[in-house]
Amino acid sequence: MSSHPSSSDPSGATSSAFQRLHAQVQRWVWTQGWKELRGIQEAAIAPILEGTHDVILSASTASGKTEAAFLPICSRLADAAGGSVRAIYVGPLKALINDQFERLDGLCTGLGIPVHRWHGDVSQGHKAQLLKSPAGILLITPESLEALFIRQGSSLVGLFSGLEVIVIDELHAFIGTERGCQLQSLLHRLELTLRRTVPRVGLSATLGDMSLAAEFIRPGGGAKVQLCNSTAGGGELLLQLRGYRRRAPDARQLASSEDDSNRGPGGPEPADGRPEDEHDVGAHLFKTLRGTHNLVFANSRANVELYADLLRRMCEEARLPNEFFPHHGNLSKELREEAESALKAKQRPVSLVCTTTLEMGIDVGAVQSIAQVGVPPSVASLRQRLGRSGRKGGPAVLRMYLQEAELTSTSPLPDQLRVRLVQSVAMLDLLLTNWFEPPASGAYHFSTLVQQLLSLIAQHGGVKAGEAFLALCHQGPFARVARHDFASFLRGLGQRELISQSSDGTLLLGRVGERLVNHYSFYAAFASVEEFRLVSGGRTLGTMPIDQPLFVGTYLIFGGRRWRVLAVQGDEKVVELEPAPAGRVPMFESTGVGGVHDRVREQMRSVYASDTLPRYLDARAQELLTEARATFRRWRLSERAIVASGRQVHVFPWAGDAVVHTLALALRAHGLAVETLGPVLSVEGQQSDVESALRALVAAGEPRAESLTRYVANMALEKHDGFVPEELLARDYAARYLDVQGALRAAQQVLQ
DNA sequence: GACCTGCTGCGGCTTG
Repeated sequence: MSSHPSSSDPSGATSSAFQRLHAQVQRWVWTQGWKELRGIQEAAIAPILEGTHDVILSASTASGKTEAAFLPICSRLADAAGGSVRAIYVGPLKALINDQFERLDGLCTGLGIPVHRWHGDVSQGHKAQLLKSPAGILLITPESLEALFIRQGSSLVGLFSGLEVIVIDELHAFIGTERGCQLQSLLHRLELTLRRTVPRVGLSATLGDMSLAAEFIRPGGGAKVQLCNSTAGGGELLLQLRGYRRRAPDARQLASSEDDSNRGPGGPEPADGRPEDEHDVGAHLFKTLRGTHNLVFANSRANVELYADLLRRMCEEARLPNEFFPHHGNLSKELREEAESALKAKQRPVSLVCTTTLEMGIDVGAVQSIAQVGVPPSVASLRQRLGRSGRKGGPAVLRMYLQEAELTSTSPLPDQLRVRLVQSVAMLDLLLTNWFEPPASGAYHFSTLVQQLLSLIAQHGGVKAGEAFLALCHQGPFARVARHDFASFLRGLGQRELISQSSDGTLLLGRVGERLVNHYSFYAAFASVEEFRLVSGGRTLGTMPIDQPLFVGTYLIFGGRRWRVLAVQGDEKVVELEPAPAGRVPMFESTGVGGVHDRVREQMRSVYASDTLPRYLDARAQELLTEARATFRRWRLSERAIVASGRQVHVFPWAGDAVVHTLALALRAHGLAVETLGPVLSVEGQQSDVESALRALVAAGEPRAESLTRYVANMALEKHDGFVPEELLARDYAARYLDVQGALRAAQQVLQ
């Protein structure tokens, strides 16, 4: 909560909307020293007080969205009786719930509204107390809400009989995900249990397509959702993209060879084998960020560790206290919180090197600048990262670091085209025009349907198939699943013993289903991997995937420091570490399916075809872009989309990953060996083979997309996909990751 | 060529 309101409306705190707040709430606003309410807070009062419509409040981080929702909500709850929970707040993070608990407690104490939090770290005692005398506001995670349905199914009505509103925070973190689908289902099931609708309030960072968000919070009724947007525009942006030339690949392979980790104390660079380019990027980061507060987004956990270690050693060499700390999902809560509070305190210079962990949610205060090392995963994510800088009226500062291969006579065409650099330029262009990707849509979420069906059975002790279809599919979040598909879905679950059917047709939990539901891991809609716990001197540093080969004597970089493995306790899944002078960056498990949007690839084509050099490029980046454009022209790629080079044929559909992936499967279906690198498909063979395969694709018209999934190695990507019948899984995969119509259009254009 | 999120009951122990 900020004590510096920025609204320009001088009548804010005495406006007619403000006058509608409960007298005690008005008093609380005054005691905060606020001179006026912010725009979003003002706008939210009327629709939330009315309590007849769903509402979305969207505004940038730290704009007072929580207060915007809860000033009117608390005004309504101030004189409400106990006996039932009156408002539910659903948040995606335990840390966020703890934050909001502290903030709301101040407002609610004076109003006599009890505030309860409920998540995995909350004691049984507190939970029992709420169950005994339910009242006020409940702050909860989707997983704990799931647990309530399964474990307290019969007391749900009593708990929530007087429920007036449901608040969903960080809406954008839920839209298009399994977890978001789970939440939609739980909220719908709650309304079915209460036999009435309960108005929903969604809080979100600014969203591109508000209709998607509206449809998310009220499936089937998005048009009636009231939208409150903050009008605050983006401030000034200072931007630089820096290019680096990577050493030739074979030189790099030598440098990172096997015995690297046993080389002992690291000498001056690059003697311990790090490629020169990472060191150059690190040196510039060190020089520019040292002495101030910054966030460095490094894309992968391995890169976070690499740069955190590199920057820490640069501090040591300069005889400075360390200013650079890593932050990612495998680091222990303690290490992460230490890093966050060091940055937030601003008592000494601190920069955090992070993955997506600091994109949202946790408040680390204002930072001087943002660094992005490597291609950002999406324009939307880049925008979110940029939102972390330039809060106090000053300009936002973004530095991007891009490494491109040093070319040799044998460099493949995609390398010569420097697709990473060009993609980054394209994404910056789109960012500057205020475009960003909409959230994913189109998935069937069968994995979450498995979870929700089992949960529904557990809640009621048993359920008729027809009732389950009505509750989950017909008007629920799985509306795209038709009745006959639901029937084959149920047969599949029956065969796999997740469910069984009693003589009167009631669905019950089967042997396997019983086991699943009775384990606490069932409450989450997403899967998790088994991991080792890394410990040193009795302190937990974090976790590592269990398939990582860790044995006594292995050197490791973790938490931005260097370690040697002292002992591995396989039974307890604990690895003991001691500080060491040498180390190597570990591999983390990864499961990526890309998702570059059509629009980004179209923009890339424009970047290649253009002659102007963006002013934000440094000299090296200009040089690299000029080389890339020369290659583009030499191969006449503005006139043709298919070229032969040596024994390979390259196809340029200039479309997003769904189209590229679909074309790759279609070519594979014709027996061709295909590899993709970013926007380019590289095919072994003759150009005539590729052309006739594409012609066959076009002539066949729109093939059933699912038939192409025969060439996908593994379609079971979500938690319970292993229980879903193959045919349905194929349909879900096609809906998520393929674009048949786009691929047909692209094939026609390539053949022209 | 990736990233992140979440979690209960109960047995066995100590302590008042």
